[in-house]
Amino acid sequence: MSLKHGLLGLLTLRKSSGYDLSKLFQESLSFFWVANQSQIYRELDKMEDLGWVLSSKVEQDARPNKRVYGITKEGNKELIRWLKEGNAEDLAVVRNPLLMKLFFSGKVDKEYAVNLLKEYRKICEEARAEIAAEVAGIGEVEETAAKPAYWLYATEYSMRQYEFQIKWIDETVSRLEKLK
Amino acid sequence: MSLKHGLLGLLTLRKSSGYDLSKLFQESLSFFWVANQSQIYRELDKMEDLGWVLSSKVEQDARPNKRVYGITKEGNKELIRWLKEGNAEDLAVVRNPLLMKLFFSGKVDKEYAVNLLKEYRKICEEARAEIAAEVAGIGEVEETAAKPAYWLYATEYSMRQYEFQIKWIDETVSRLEKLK
DNA sequence: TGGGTCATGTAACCTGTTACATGATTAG
DNA sequence: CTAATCATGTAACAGGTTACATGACCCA
Repeated sequence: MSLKHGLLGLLTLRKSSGYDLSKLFQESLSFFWVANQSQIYRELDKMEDLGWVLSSKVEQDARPNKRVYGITKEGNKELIRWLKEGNAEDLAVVRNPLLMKLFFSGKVDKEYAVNLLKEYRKICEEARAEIAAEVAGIGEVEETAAKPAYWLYATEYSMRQYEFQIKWIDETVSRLEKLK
Repeated sequence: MSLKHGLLGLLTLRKSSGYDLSKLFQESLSFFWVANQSQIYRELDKMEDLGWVLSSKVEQDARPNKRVYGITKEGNKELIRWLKEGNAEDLAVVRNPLLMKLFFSGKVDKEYAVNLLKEYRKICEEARAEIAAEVAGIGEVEETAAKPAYWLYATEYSMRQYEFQIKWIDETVSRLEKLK
């Protein structure tokens, strides 16, 4: 249920086309949500049916015509409702393909598991560095009761997640490599 | 792509019905993969079309008849192929609904975010305790080059994930509560 | 001048969720 | 005795992925 609400959230900032939203997603939310471009179009369609957004066609000559979406009063209400709703269990659903593969790795030589972990480690490293750079680029962030820095808390989460994963990989790999 | 392969993995242990597999999933893999019962039936169907499993009808009188699945040679080959394939990027796709909600929480009073985090914390606590109990129940695990204890590495991951989340929640909540 | 990328989307497919059905057995 | 749970699934819908289409513009 989060993609629609993510789109609503972005649309509170400004009116946007599906294409814009796809970019915005990638720029601002991608370290905790990967949004598929074509899915965004479909979701916007449904959201219009629900009355959460309204679109208008904009003719362009150098580029394909586009459809620009704006959030409605209903959409705002729905966003607030979702934010206020307490549904922690739903949010806690896990699905970790890395662990799934690792779990069954007893069927193949351990080098395959080691390689996979090392590859994964690289990705974590890169992601961690990227987030760190982004945070550094922002500098000091002010936090007040009226405007907590939620963005910062989310990045803090991601940073630590990558760090714990890297540590776990290092330990697991060396554990595997020591085995005789 | 992991559900099918998880099912293949379980089917290397013993022949099972869809129902059995659903239980097995919940008992052994649920802390890193939530599998939906009805989805399992559909996947088994497709896996039979692919030639990865073979089913036979078993008539029962006290209970509904069932269909028991066994893994084929093709299925085994596919499982091995999947285990050997290096696809770390695919495994790294993130989607975190908790962070999505937190990110937009500036639209509502901060108490809602605090509540959500506290609820979520409870769930982490419970899950952590459950895994700890399970690990303790197993006792010493032997690890050899021929049989690394992958199960243990996966639980170790989950334990640490819950721990880091709990720590992050505590810090974030107190940060939020201090704001004036 | 030919191959990438920008800017816009559509169509088809695959994966996950929710709701329902049925008859037996167990718990309170 | 009645409600829950076991043991088996099916059907419909919602959400996510992959592949493709089109015309302009930009780089080598």
